[in-house]
This record gives sequence, structure tokens and C-alpha cells, in this order.
Amino acid sequence: MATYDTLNAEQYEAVTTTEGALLIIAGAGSGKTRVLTHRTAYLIEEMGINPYNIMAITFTNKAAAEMRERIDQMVGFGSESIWVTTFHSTCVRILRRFADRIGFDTSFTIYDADDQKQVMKEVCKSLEIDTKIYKEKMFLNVISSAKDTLTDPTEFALSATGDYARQRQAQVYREYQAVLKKNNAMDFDDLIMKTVELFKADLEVLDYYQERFKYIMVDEYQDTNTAQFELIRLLAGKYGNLCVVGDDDQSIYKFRGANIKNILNFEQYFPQAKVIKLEQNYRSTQNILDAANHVIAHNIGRKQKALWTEQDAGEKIHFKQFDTAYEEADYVAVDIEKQVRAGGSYSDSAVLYRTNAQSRMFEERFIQENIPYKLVGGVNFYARKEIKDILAYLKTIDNAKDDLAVKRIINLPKRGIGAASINKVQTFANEQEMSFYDAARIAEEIPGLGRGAAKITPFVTFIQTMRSKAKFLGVAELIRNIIADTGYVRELEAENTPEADARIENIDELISKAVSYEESTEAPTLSGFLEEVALVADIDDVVEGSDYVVLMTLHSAKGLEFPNVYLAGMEDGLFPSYMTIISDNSEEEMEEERRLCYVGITRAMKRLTITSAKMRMVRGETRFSKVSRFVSEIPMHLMNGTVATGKSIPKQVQEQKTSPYANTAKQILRSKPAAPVPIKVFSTEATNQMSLSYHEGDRVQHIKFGEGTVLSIVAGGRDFEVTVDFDRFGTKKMFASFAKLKKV
DNA sequence: CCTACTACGCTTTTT
DNA sequence: GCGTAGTAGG
Repeated sequence: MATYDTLNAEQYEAVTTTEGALLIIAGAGSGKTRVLTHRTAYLIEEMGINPYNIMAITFTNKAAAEMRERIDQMVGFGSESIWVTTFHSTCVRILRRFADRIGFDTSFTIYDADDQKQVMKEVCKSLEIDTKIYKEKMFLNVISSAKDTLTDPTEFALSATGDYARQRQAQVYREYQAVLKKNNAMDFDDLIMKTVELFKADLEVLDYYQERFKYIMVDEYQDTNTAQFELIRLLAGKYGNLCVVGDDDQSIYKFRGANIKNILNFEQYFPQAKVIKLEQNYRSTQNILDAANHVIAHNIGRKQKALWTEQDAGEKIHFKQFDTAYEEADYVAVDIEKQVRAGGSYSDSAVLYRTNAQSRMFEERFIQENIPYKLVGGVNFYARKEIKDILAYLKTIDNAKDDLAVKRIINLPKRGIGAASINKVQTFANEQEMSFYDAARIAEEIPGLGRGAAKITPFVTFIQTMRSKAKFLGVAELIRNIIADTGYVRELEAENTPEADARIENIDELISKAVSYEESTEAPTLSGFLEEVALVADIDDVVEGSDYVVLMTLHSAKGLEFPNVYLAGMEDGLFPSYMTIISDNSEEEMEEERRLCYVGITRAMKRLTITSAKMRMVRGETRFSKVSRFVSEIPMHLMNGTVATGKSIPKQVQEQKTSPYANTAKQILRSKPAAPVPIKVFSTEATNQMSLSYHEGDRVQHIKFGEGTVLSIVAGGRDFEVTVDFDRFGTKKMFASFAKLKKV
């Protein structure tokens, strides 16, 4: 049984207002997840609502998983029948069941950004568009925003009259959709748009889901786009019990179609709507909140609110300006060490920046200092070449309906099947109106293919063999079979480069992912695995009890909190970005950047450090910048700021930057940092040492320092502290989970 | 058909 | 500065 007396007055009201439309404006750190979970419990326990009729919808898998866990804890019986998912997986589930009612096969495939670009290339070619002038990406952006606003190709064309460029775009849009349809595929935006289309076209289906989801809750509502708004409006259309939670000040995804009007005009869409503001913050000190409040107050189009806390003023905000980005990273590294020595842990700290490119400097410095870190974001794991290759094999084995996947691997490894042969097969497939793979299966019958057919047949045989194996092998075992039979990993091993090693590591990680999928799923299937992977942005192996500094962009930081935060690279031109400053509607875009700054500041619980550099390398050229305008929006009296005196770059460091070890440093950067060892598993010192592959006195290999001898292994608070005497670098202490030492 | 070199692109990006 | 994609030449 849940208790509600720990809630404050506004939270309590939000929890107990169960009927009708409800807008909860939840400031940063005001306990909105708590409200949502308590509200769910309240609906079931106090209002007697069937859990089956409740839906909680979020944007990220991570947010959904977190909500699921907290709801499970609180609700107990029946909690598994509550629908807690992301927008996209909701739509996939609906479409997998009813997509045939809008002319799709329910086994449609989902195209990611990479696939979209591939399709767009085809489209541009067939429409004879010069991609040197009109970029594929531009068309994809245009199409994506059209879909975000539920504009179909016909409507788009209508709005394009008299504008040649837009007419051309309309043509591309139409053709792009035709190719997707032909491939029985949908892109991410289609998932939402087609579901709306389905609801509008088939009232029976709509009614079915309206009856199912009588109580709907939407998290991060400020990030919904027009299509998503329409989706939930339709779902809530019958019972009208719609509760949305958001913070207009944290809307940072306008560039992806988020429509801030959804939250600003909620009361117009739902005139009976009740509005509750949560302004008490339970996260940060008063100084941090004051800084955030002052910055965000510079925005005009927002709902008035001010965060307050019962906490003390706390530390002042630290501000430092450095000469170079290197000194900035150096300062942050040293400061983190200082915090840890003072009794903190690494996981208390996070470094936040505007662009992913900024992470490199910190990574290099952290490796040198032996600071364990975890990089969040960057290149999406599932978008990596080697992963997409293996997945293309799996897709082809599962059902070869995805032409793109088949074409990707038909000549990988090299089977002597070139562009000419592939084109002939494709042409034949188009003529016969069959899939590319089906055409390849009867390669002998394709006119003009000649000797090419003899090269295609073994490939088809291989897939057919794998297909029969797939019936009794698990996914992980199937992947192992694929890499063994194709020699994929063997080829990489032969390359013997750090890059190739990193790719092999990634493939191993995919296998682990498959293993954990099989373990965690009741009836694991190949299709099921592919489905899960298609809707996951990145593998998130946050190990409980692990200890590392987190590095990520401000965008990724939304929804998180850390005791000690560094906002790095606070420079005009970087943050706010140059693009924003020179933009045509600079005013509006500046407000979005400012909201991003607000998000950054409000991540900090106790300690906030803002840093900037006068000089920084951006895309190979040195750039000089002033301190970000956002810094001057923070009142001076809240800051404890100095401009660092021109300390020059230490010589040793300059040497290291161009040292022969630069390559190995690169290798570390390329592969994902090793998942830190969870401590709870080991209890005694004996098992500690047994769990490592080396012991005291062993010779070990370190990726940067080379070979050395292990002097001691000590079970430190959270990890094993290993002392190694390196042949060339002397004695170093390092954490076992981070140093990746290998016995030699 | 395969390889090696050049050229281009580049803010953020929950799916 | 870096990584991928496209193309010229073998």
C-alpha cells in the first residue's frame, strides 16, 4: 500500500486529480517521477482502476525502464499489465497488429537514419537530382519535419504551389515514401504518423485502444511534436483522462520537431484542464537555483515560475576561464581528484558540454590521470558499421524482406559480386515485382547475369543453411556461427590495427547483448531480438555500484542529477553555438540554447563549476572566444569566479600529445570504456584476486604504459587498486576495472 | 571487380 | 581533425 503523506500539497493534488485533463508543470528536480508513480498507485488502490487501463508514455527506453521499476515497486499486484513504454514502441506494437488495415504488411521493417540515407540516395538518383547542390540530408530533414506535423506528400505538394524548390521536395517526399512502401519499411517518424493515420482511418481500431487506455500519462510533455500530440489526443478522445507532465523551460528538442505550443497552449486544447505547478525543488542548493532562475528569466515565451528550496544557499558557483581547452580539461581532472580525495566518489561528478567533439580532451586527460569515466552518447552503438553488418545478416536470415540489408551483405565478405551484378538482380526483381532476395534465389533464371549467378548461389545457400540452423540455435549462437562461417572476425584480426580490435570488441558486446536478451526474455526469438534492437538507441550498461565520472552532452543530461557538475566550454560561439548567433531567427533559437543552459545548471545538486577557454581547436582550426553570454546572466554575487592566470601547457604534456603512444590512446577512445567491475559480487580478498586474471608478481600489459610487473592488488572501497611497476613509465597506481590490464 | 586515395561533412539527436 | 563515402586507376 502506497503512502501519500510524504507528498507536498501540490504533489498531493497532482496525484489525487485523476479525472479529466491535467497539466503538471514540473520544474527541474521537483519530484515529477515521484508524482507519476504515486498517481499510478493512487489510481489502482484508491480509485479501483484496473492496471490494464493505465498507460504511461515516455520518450526514452531509459526513462520507461526507470518508471517501470518504480511503478513495480510501488504497485505490486497487477503492475505488469500497466503499459509503460516509449512513443515509438507503443506505435510499433499497435502497427504490428493492425498495419494491414492501412496497406502495410504487419512484418514491416524499421529503417534507421543510415537506411534512410541509403533510400534517399536511390531516390535522388532516380529523380536525377544533383546531390552536390541539394543534399540528401536536407531532403530527409524536410521530410522528417513534414511527418512531425502530420503533413503527407499530397498535402505537402499542395502547400508547395508556386515554389519550385518545395515542389521538388514534394516530389522527393512522394518517391521516398513509395520506396519505403515497396520495401515494406517505415522510418521512425512513420511509426508515429502511420499510427495516427490508422486511428483516423479505422475507428474500430481507435475505439479498441481508447477503451484500453482509459487513463493516460505523458512524461516530458514539452518534447512532444505535433504528431505525438495528435496521437495522445486521439487516444484520450473518449475518456479524456489525460495527464501530461512537463517543463516548458526544459524544452530542448525543437530542432527535432518538438512543439512547445503543445504545453503553452494545453489549456486551449483542453479548456477544462486543471494546471498544477510544482516549484519546490528537492535537488539543488539555493545558489544553484538562483543562478538557473536568473538565466531562464531572460526568456520571454514561458510560463512564469520560480524554483525554490528549503536547502541552504550552499557553495557559490565556481567560474574559471582558461587560455586553452587543454588547461580546462586539466583543471577539471585535477578538481575531480581533489573531490575524491576529500571523500567523494567519481560517480558524484559529471562533465557536461554542448558538442560531442569536446569529450576527447577530457577523455585523454582522464586516461592520463587514471580517472574512471563513462562516455555517454557519441556514435550510436547500433549504428556502427560492424554491428549493422551482423544485424543485416540476422535480418536476412530472419526474413529477407529488407532489400537494403540483403544488399549490404551479399558481397561481404567479398564474394565477387559487384555493382553490375547487383543492379541486374535489382532490375529483375523490380520487373517481376519480387524482393531482391527472392530474385537472388533464382539467379540462374536472370537474363544477362551470366557467370554472376554462380557467385550468388553460394550466398543464397549459406543464408538458407543459416535459416534452418536458426530454428534450433539461440541468437548469440547464431551470431557466432555467422562470424565463424563468413570469417568476419578473422578478417578483422588479420588487420591487426587498434581500429579493428575495437570493432571486434563491439561484436563481442553484441553477442553479450544477445545472451542477455535470451536470458531476460521468456520466449526469445530472432525476430524479437531484432525488434528490441531496432528501437534501442544505445546499449546502456550502467553497472549498479560502479564508480565513474560521466561525460555527456547537455542534451543527454536531461532528467539526471549529480552532486558535482562541470559545465565546460561556456564560450560564445560554442554555447550558445555559432549557428544560433548568426541564425535568421536568432532570438527564438537563443531561447532554446538558454533552456539548454538552464537544464545544465539544474543538474547540479551541491556544486557547480562553469569553465571556458579563450582558445580552442574546432575542426582543425584555432578559435578564440569570449565567455558565454549566459555566464553574464548569472548575478555576480552567486559566483566565486576568477579568470585563471596564463599558466602555460606543461612540457611533458605537449610531448605526450605527439608521442608514439598517441595511437594507443586513440584505441582506448574508440572502444567503449570497460564496464567497471561490480563490487558487490566479491567479498573476500581471495576472491577479489581470483576474479582478476592476474595476481601480485605477474607481468601485465597496459594499453598505454606497456608491460610491467604487478606489485600489489588492494581491494579499495569500490574497486581493486592495482600498483604496477612499468618498465618504461615507473610505478603507477590504477583501478583494475578501468586500467584493462592483461596478463602476459 | 577490388584498392587506395581524395573529398566532404560537421550542433544538439531520446526513437 | 576525423571518419566515411565515392571514385579513379589498377
